[in-house]
Amino acid sequence: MTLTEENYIKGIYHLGKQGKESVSTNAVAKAMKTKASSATDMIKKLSDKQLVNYVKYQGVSLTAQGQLAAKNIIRKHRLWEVFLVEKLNFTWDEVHDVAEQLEHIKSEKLINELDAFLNFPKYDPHGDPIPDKNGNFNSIDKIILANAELKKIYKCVGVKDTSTDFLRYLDTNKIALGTLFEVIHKEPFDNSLKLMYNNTELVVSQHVAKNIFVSIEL
Amino acid sequence: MTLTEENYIKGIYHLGKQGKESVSTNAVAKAMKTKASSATDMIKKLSDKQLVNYVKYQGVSLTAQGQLAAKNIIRKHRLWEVFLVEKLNFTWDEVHDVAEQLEHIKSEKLINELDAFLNFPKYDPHGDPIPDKNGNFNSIDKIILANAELKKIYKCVGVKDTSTDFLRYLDTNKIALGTLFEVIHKEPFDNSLKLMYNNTELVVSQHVAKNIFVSIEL
DNA sequence: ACTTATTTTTAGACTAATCTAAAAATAAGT
DNA sequence: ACTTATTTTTAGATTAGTCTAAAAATAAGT
Ligand SMILES: [Mn+2]
Ligand SMILES: [Mn+2]
Ligand SMILES: [Mn+2]
Ligand SMILES: [Mn+2]
Repeated sequence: MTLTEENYIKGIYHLGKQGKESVSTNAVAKAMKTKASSATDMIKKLSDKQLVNYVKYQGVSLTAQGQLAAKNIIRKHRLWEVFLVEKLNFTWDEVHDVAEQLEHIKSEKLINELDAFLNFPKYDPHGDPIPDKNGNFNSIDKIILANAELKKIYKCVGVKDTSTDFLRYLDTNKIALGTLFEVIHKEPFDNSLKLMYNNTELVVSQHVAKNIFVSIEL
Repeated sequence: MTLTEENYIKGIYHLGKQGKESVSTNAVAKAMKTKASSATDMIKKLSDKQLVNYVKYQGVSLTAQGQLAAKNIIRKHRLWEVFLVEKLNFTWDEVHDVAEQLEHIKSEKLINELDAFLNFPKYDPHGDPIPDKNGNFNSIDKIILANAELKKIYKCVGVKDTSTDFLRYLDTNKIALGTLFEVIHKEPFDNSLKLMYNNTELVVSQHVAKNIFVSIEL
């Protein structure tokens, strides 16, 4: 598999439910930042290699083989992200671009030894689960903070938006994985939330509340 | 710089004395495992980018800029090799192919943090010096074991051939960086050497003796 | 110096991945 | 159902890197 093929497979995986859902050519093109004509060409190529199911004009989905390939790339991406944060003093907003490169390094031994070196982490710095070498991973029940109820305690377990801007916003407000929240007020006017955590109060917009994952309750 | 351009620059560096010496198109082609016509094309491209000095039919050498670029790639290659051996249980014969991939990862922070994480190593697992971020490195005085004198003690400080076959040969004979040798006999017939080290004797061929670097004396 | 051999460059073609523009298929609107 | 809009595919070009075959330059041999 070429680097580009790997990126398409990963893109299709993220677009549908683990790539099982059929996604449109346009959606793929947008995700890969190319044009629809380029996406069509690549989809054909991946279809020839039995990595995707493709019927003209009907969209693509990953085959079992394609799903495994995607999970393998994602496993590498997330393990490298853990490495960068845990061992090389990267912050969670700095890791993604480097992991995009490192995920394409080909060496079974490398990734398995890295996994062991990091003590077989189950989640990456953004709270996303890390597949094991067979593609299996825990998916914990989580909801977006925007849907949390008043007077209950929730734990921050992940972020939806992983942009630098958003992650830095969380940093400056001392919100991290593991932070315990209580929603003390929901403002009907703009759906903003008043949160209580670490003995401080903070009002966050709905936009923010939709991008924080919290555990189902505590 | 593309991955291929980086590999050519590195190749030219290794062929001449740090790339200062002019090397032939054929030599470059052979080192890159391509044809002379492909080498010519790439050399022209590198020349346009001011990375090499090139006059038609007269061979290539690296410019100051090209030398720095080469040393940067070699720095990355060797630091990754140290990482693989020190942290991920790779043996010295397993690291090269993976390092060939890792050396192309682009991130200043990554490589400088890796350097710090490894405690600023000065040599890689094969005894080759690691340039610092400015391209400076220690070159210790060394000779090939084949040129060592009788009755003197030498320390193994490097290997010339880094093939799996040779490195495994050294492993099975318990020869490693730091091993202290005494040459107790030189056989004039085939230039083989009888060595004494670790309280054992071993006869090595001239071929072997030409591929082990030892410190000037001790 | 002149012929032959070798090295190097050029010319033209191929593959992977991309693009623009045009054609074909599907979806939507009345 | 028929027209219009949107999506998707095809056709033809482009760029990076490679190749083979032919031409040009350099090196060697007498
Ligand atoms: Mn990421
Ligand atoms: Mn992540
Ligand atoms: Mn190496
Ligand atoms: Mn090395």
